[in-house]
Amino acid sequence: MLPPGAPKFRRRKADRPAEIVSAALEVFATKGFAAARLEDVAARAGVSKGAIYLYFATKEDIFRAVVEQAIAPDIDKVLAMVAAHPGPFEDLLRGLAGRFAGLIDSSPLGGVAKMVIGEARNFPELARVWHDRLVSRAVAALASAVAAAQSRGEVRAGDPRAYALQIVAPLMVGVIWRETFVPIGARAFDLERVAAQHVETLLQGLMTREGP
Amino acid sequence: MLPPGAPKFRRRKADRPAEIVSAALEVFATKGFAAARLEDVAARAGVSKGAIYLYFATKEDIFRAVVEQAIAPDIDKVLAMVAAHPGPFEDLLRGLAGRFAGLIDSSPLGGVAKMVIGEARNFPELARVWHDRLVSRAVAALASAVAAAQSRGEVRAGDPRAYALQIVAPLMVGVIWRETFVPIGARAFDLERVAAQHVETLLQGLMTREGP
Amino acid sequence: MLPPGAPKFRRRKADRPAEIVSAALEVFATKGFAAARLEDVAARAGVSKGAIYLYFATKEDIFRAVVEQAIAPDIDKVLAMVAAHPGPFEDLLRGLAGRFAGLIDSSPLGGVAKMVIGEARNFPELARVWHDRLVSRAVAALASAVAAAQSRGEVRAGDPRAYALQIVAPLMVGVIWRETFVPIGARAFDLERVAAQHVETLLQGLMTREGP
Amino acid sequence: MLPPGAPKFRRRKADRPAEIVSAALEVFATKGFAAARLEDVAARAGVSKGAIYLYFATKEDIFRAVVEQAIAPDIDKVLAMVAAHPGPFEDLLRGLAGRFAGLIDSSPLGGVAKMVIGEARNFPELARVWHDRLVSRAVAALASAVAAAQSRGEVRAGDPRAYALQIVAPLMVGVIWRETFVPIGARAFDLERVAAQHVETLLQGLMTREGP
DNA sequence: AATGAATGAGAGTTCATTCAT
DNA sequence: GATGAATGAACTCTCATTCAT
Repeated sequence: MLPPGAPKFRRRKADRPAEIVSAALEVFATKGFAAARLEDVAARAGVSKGAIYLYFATKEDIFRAVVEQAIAPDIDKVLAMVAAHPGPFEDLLRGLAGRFAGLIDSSPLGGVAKMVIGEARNFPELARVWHDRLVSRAVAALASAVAAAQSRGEVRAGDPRAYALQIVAPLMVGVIWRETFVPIGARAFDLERVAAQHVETLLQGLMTREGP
Repeated sequence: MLPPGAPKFRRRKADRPAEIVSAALEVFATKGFAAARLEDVAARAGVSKGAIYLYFATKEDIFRAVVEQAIAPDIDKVLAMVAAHPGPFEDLLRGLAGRFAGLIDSSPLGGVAKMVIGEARNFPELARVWHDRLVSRAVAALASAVAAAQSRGEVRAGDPRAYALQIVAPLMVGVIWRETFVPIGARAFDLERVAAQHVETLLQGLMTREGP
Repeated sequence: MLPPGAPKFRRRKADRPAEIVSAALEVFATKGFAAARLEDVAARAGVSKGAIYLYFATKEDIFRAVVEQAIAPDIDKVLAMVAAHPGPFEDLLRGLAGRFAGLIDSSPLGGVAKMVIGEARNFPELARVWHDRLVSRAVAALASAVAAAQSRGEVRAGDPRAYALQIVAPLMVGVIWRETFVPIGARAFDLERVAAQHVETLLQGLMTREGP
Repeated sequence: MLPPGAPKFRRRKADRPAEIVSAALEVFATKGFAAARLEDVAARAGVSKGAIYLYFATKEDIFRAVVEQAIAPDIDKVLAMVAAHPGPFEDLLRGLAGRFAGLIDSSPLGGVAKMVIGEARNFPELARVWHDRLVSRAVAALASAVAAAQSRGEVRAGDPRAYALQIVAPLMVGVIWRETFVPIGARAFDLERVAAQHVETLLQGLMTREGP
């Protein structure tokens, strides 16, 4: 089966789990959890089907690892981003706009998010991990930044959590759009420009000051 | 006219396909496409598994019908909503806010959207249908309303399509949140209040006029 | 795959479980539980692998059914046999000898017993069923018949349960011998003659009265 | 002579095969052949999975070795036991009774017997080894002792081989009982008492001399 | 000699789809 | 038209066996 002389074993135990998780991320993000075949994951990771089971007990286990791995690096980034702008709320918004789009492009967040949305009912635990460790923290951090800004008189009255939703939603939808509709030929959104325009809207409103 | 002894409430054949599609909607929205079992769809529709194949050629076919059925009534509603407010843009926004949240609760849009997002890569055709017939129309209608308002001097300069995204995103994310995280115990958003607050933000900006 | 015109479905739902259990009995008795392949069971039952799962949830479930089916008819026979000889103990022994060998030939007890012995540790529940419903009842019935005979002065003092073991053991071992060693060419025991000779031994002892 | 720092109790290579066979015996006796995992055998033997294949070509090979090893010491014991009592048959029986129960407890015969019974059809060769080297010799030795006793007028007429079966059966069944039913909570037989009582039965018959 | 990561054939199980009734 | 028993391909997971190290 193998070309003669090809190394059959690579003996890199320490690397394997990460390689498998990476491969799984790609396959899961493309096909969704249920439709993903472990054979494809194995092939993409350059290992045999059986090798997967040296590191993960079940397919669900791999899913868990994928979610964890996709989340971990981003938790800190998100929280750091908010913490980095204690000053005027405007600074925070501009900072977010500056970084968020880039962050979203460089991380697998989009694909994993799509996965979590699609499989939430079948694997509630994953939705829970995603929520507890990433999404709810991000919302809470933003909401409390909003509340602080409100108490400083910078932001109008209103539900801080809802404001948080309003702040992040366009980029969220932009990512989902990219994952869902761009592959079938829909016109993409330029997320960086959306982010910039969104910040201005938040700061100044949609409307002209003078009115028509 | 019915023979005596005939069951009083015998279902009419003509209803079968719609009943099957309704049942499929529930099952698909709950489990996702791949994990949904036609046996469950049949049971929920009160027909036999075999009967499904009298009306639909494949599972994918049912999926198509579900998407079509979920879309059809909403296309008109959305377009009509936009068309109903040719006047000041503020009226359109308030009109949207007033109706959108209710619309979202009363229609299966949320569940189907989750489904489409989750299965987009496996069934690009569905993403295409969803995009071409609903989402892109809605975005286009909103964007052109924005453009018109811009030309009337009501709305600030900027990409109208991006504005459309900003306008609808919080409710989209709210729905996804409801479908994804509320079932695992996350705190829900009150979509009506989010909608109302969002309109005010769009109209006045997030910030106080006076500054801190 | 099928010859043209061959009936694909036989539509005999009521018969299927019994057919599958019969087929499973043969395969399990031959190969043991773990080495038996459901594909073979299916083939022998004349159904597809999938059809098995219309009637049984797991392979273990089939095993359970096999044990139950093999036991059920014999429970009554054994108990009736003992109950049929309330009179002199000698009558009971001769009655047993007369019937037991025949019974053993006509029932799948041998094969199932071998199976239960081989899989007892892996499926303790089966050993329990086999013990509770068949073996322990048989032993108990015999032991109490022995005790009754002792109280009537017919049988010498001693542990009635051990006597029960002594009474049935040669035929048990004979059956195991048949299942284990005869297939590899070992000389068989004529169980009827063993039974007859065993009764005489029990009644008169092994030794001549006079001594050497 | 050992270099300083060398482990004091390093196992000698020569012991490896025997250690593996011992470990395999335990695992096979517990799980049966098919369900036994070589990984467990390796772990119990304190070697790596790969090391097993330095000494045995296949799993079946280990099974063979287990049977051989379990048989070897017992062949002699059994034959010696019979040979040790050329005199009155009664002496032989009492001798057997005295030793057999102890022998059975101290040797792995029980577990291996269960194994052989369970896997006889899948590995006829093992049944053959077991039969040819142990069981049939034991039966033959006993049968010829019986025949000799008959020719001396000590034992009643009858098939000597069947007498041999009668003599050993209760203890055989007792061992199987212990291996099969005691683990699931069944009441055990005291094999020593069974043996003693059995000898008396053989010598005197089951019945009182006088009759009821 | 010894290891243990890796393999891959094979098993149990599921379920969309078919079709005799 | 309607049924639901039956199919069989496909999937996850297991484990005896191999072989680079």
